[in-house]
Amino acid sequence: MTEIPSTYDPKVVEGPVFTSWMTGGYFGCEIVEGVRPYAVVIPPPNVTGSLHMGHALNNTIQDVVVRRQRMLGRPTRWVVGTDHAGIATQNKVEQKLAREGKDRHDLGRDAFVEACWEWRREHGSIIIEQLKRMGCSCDYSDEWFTMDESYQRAVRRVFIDWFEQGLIYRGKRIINWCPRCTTALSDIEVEHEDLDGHLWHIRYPLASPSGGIDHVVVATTRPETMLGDTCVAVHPDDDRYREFVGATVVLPLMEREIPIVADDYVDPSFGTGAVKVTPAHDPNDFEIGERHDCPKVNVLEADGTVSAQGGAYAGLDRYEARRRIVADLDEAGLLVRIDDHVHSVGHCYRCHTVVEPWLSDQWFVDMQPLAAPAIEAVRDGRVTFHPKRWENIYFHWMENIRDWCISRQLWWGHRIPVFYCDGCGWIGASMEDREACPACGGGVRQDEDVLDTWFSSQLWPFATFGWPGDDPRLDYFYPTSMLSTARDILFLWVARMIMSGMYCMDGAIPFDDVIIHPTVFNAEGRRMSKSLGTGVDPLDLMEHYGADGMRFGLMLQVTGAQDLKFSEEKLVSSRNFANKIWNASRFVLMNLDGYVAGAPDPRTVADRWILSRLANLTARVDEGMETYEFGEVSRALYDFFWSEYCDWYIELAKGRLTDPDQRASVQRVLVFVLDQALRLLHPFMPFVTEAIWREVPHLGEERAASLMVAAWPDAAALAGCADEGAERSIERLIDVVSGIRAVRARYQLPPKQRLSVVFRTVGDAETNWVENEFTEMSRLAGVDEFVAGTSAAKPPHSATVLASGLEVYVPLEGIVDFEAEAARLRREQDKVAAEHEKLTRKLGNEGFLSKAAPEIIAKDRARAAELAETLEVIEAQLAELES
RNA sequence: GGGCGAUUGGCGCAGCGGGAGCGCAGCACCCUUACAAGGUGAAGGUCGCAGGUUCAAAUCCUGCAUCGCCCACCA
Repeated sequence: MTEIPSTYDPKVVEGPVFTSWMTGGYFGCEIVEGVRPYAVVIPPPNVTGSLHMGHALNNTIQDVVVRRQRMLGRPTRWVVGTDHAGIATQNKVEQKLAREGKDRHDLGRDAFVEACWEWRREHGSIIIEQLKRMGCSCDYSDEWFTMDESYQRAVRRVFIDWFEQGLIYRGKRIINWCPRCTTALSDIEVEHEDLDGHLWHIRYPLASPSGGIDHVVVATTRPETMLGDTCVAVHPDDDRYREFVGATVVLPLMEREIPIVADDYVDPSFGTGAVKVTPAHDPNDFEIGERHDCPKVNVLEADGTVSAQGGAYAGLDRYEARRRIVADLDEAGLLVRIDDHVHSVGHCYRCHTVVEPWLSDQWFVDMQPLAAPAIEAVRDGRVTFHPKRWENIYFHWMENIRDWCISRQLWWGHRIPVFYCDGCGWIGASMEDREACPACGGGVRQDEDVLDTWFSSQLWPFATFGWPGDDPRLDYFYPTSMLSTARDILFLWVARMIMSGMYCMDGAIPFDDVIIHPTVFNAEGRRMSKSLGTGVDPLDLMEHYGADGMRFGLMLQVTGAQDLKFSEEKLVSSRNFANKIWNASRFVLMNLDGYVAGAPDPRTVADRWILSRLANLTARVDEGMETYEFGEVSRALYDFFWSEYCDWYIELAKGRLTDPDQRASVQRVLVFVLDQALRLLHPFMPFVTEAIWREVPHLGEERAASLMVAAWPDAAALAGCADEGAERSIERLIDVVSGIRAVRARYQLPPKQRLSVVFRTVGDAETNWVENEFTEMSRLAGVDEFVAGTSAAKPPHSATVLASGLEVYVPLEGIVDFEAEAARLRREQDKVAAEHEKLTRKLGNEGFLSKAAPEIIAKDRARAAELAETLEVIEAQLAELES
């Protein structure tokens, strides 16, 4: 075994281990009748994407959960695949064309769509390969894509069902328009940002001045929209304008007469109390226009330039038009004032261009009927969010849900399956493409638009099990068990999966648990972004720290908070931890000569202690995993392995391994605890644990070929190892050893300087305890000899260690600096006295004695007694030193 | 305008009703035959501020401050 290198090298280990998993076929999963499965669907990354920190975190979370479930013996399936990502992919392909000096219209629709497929073939597997690099145990044998043929049928099925039930309708509405992507967006695809803008006050002359007043002043943040104004609105109760309601103003620059109308929407206290109304470019104005029967003049083209309706400004870009209009108004003396004004401006979530509210024909889904059962499912706990507070955010959005604009003016995506007959006016949706009109037999044309990408992604938890076909996997794996995702797609994706899932699957929820993990920010607290250069590349991190180091480092940082300020230092610790595991294992493997497999046979208090700690760890890991407290679980694993198993148990084992009487038993405990710890660690650090585990001798039972499918430690069985007495005993011994080590450090005694110490005990029982238990520990303190007794005398020139109520004298012939020792004792005296006083006051408090729990009072009394004793000892020592 | 989260040693964070912890950095000593990506030890904090509840508050409540996020038809 000595050929195992002394440093863990992920580069050497990870590749072969992953290959062995693939060839072992552990990622797939068969249906096992009668056994409850565990299923997870991956949030499908965009085909255009490559792994970022959000993916790294999210997929580690899923893999940790999935690997544990697999080890628990449940048929486990983690569905993997990618999203066609309509706008994102179309943009990428258009950028590629642009580099060749072309745009999509040069190619035509069919060729462009083919180019998108080509892109997918070239780039679509990149992110899947990156997931493999991370060690994600997805079912790679059954990869899905949201444009797969069967997936297309699912999309079409849902569209048609909703269409036929009247949940999908077409309407001319104000929608959010991205002039760069030239498509409509849904409300939640718009990101609002407060920007410094202006409030332009513009004079609109009255057509017929009266009472000495010849104009009204309106205020606007978007002066260019005035080209499409079709009325001016004031509040009906506003005395300033009451007499002008019904009059007309002459729209400046356009020289069009438009009416002044009274409408409750207007807030008299804002601006001038008079609002210019542009029904085609503002949702509120649209409503006002409807109420007052005003025309809707669309003054913008799809690309954001002014349309022919914009008169002299036609053809100008919207911002150029704004500048010119403001200048022209100024010149005409109609610009009254410009105020600074901060307002919220919507941006496209894909290209960050400022979106325009724009009047156009679009398809919508009536969401309220779909939302009602989905609200109920969370309300009654069928679906549970972790952390739970996200449920309130879900409720708030769902209870105020608005109709969903699902049509996109793109070419890449699921084409809307609606056919129109221009001959007879027939309109219908259909599963199969239509050539002829079922009504008149004439030709039909298909709707030009495609569906919002999220319309297809919402079907992911059941379309990936073959729905709407009759795939046996659907019955078996749906509902899935858990969904883990980032909070920014709670509405875009999660809520819609619950709604469409319950609709399509007869009211059955798509998943039991939803994990909303924290968003990863960089050290400056800024969002990780490739374009801003504020991101960290997970591939680089894996290069430096290994996949296990990155995974564990991330998991250490997952708490219930909503943000995660990414700390690379945690990855350093985690990489070191992987190395620690490697070397501890190496130590065990190097000391197995003569090992005979078998269950552990605890002989010493240390044996019982480490088994008890293992039992405790296993229970904590189980509990933490059930509640998705990944940070807590990974910390527990780290602390156990490093601070207990390595720092103490292995150190103690070193001595016993050389003792022929003890060697066999200590080997068994070493091996057993290592084996169990590797199993517990495996979901978090799959590579290093797998590589080592294969070298660890089995315990006698039939052994799995891979740790991936080895049995998860049984907390209930281990519970029998719980041993409070052993734990207390070892805690005291650790206290004593640390105290003696502190003395060594204080006087800089080299390791070669062996010590001989004296214990003063309070009774024979304690004397016996010291004599029995300290022998094993003495090695770790560099102590060769010791004596214990109630009347043991303090040897001259010795330092005193006070630990867990024990008094230990460390003779330091001629080495002790008494001044320094006295000073140290005085400092300790202050500290102990302060604590003792605090505790004494507490114990003298009637309220405390009458109301606190008895065990708390008993504990405090014991502690106070111990402190009092310690004080006495310190005083005695000081008296001795100073006399 | 409404809601949510954060505020703990130099930095990053955990703890969330009964003796302030971890990692990193820094300090001292140590290449002790698993590991220097290591070991041992020492040092470092009136737990944002102000009230309140309680025998007891970093932990619960109220208010405030700072930072951040989300939602909202803020001309």
